Amino acid sequence: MVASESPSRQVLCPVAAALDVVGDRWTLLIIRDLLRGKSRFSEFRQSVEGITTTMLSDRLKRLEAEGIVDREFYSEHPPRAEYILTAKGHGLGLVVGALSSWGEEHCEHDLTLISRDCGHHVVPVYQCTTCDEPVPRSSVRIIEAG
Amino acid sequence: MVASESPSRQVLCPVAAALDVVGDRWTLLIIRDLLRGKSRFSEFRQSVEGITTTMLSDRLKRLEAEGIVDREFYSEHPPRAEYILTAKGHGLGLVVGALSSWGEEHCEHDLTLISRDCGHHVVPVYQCTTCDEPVPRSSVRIIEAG
DNA sequence: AACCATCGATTTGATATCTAAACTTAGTTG
DNA sequence: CAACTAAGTTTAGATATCAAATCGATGGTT
Repeated sequence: MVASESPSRQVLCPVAAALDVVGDRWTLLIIRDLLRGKSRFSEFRQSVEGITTTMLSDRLKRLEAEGIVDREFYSEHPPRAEYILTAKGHGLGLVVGALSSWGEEHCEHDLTLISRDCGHHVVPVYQCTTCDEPVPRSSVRIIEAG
Repeated sequence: MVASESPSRQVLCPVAAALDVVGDRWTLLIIRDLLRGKSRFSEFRQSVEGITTTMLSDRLKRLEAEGIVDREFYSEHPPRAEYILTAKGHGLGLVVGALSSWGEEHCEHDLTLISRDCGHHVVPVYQCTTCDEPVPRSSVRIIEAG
């Protein structure tokens, strides 16, 4: 089940809440490709490894319903849409980046993360929003919000 | 299907490679709780929202097979194991953190990320491995590795 | 010794989800 | 006008997941 929790079951953890939306086999691959500038059904069909048209159609609908993409029609007859990431959708860039970084380190691959500015390799790290200092991964805790 | 791609299908993208391992409904929730210090079957059963024993048992096996957790027996008869994150498993902390951060911003929740050092709220950001400077999310690209 | 509880699962039958492949609709190209 | 493309939908069958019961080993209780 994706993005369709029963309203009775409260999800108090933001990780669980996020995974209710993107915690399946396909959603984050579609978002990866949206981040790479793809926008059309046929592009995702080609670039999302092994996805079926049924799944792609379904996931794009869910993403629109969640406010992660906007569907914009560039033709009315026949209906032809392109999918654009919203700000909420762009926020998932770091999730995809963190997966990419882990995949680079621990799996077989062919791609890598770079900065468009300096051209160097980048990695995700934690940063304190108050001190603006980097925080080592081992210091980070998930706690109940006050 | 998790963590069991056919050997014929090459996964060249590290995001896809990572999602082959952790791209399902439960794995990252188990890793979240391993990061919070839980280690036993019965603990995960209580803390992973809505997981069945079947799924938990299966996912722990996969995680061990992938080298993400070590299974250590603290009793031989009956066999009683606890599950400890490997270095590879700890590497998924930033994936969980990025999901948490996104969930905090965009979903209902009750928890938050803080630094154990300064006690402040932290977020994941990109950093250049060469310049040691933060890199804005919008500057980061996935490209073919040279 | 008989009974109950706990832990870490496995088994079973029902249900939900996903897949592959064919089909649809409307416009476009040769 | 036949073939092709884009963006899906439909259908039937395979696969994954679920809830609930069960299991085996041990420890505690009466």
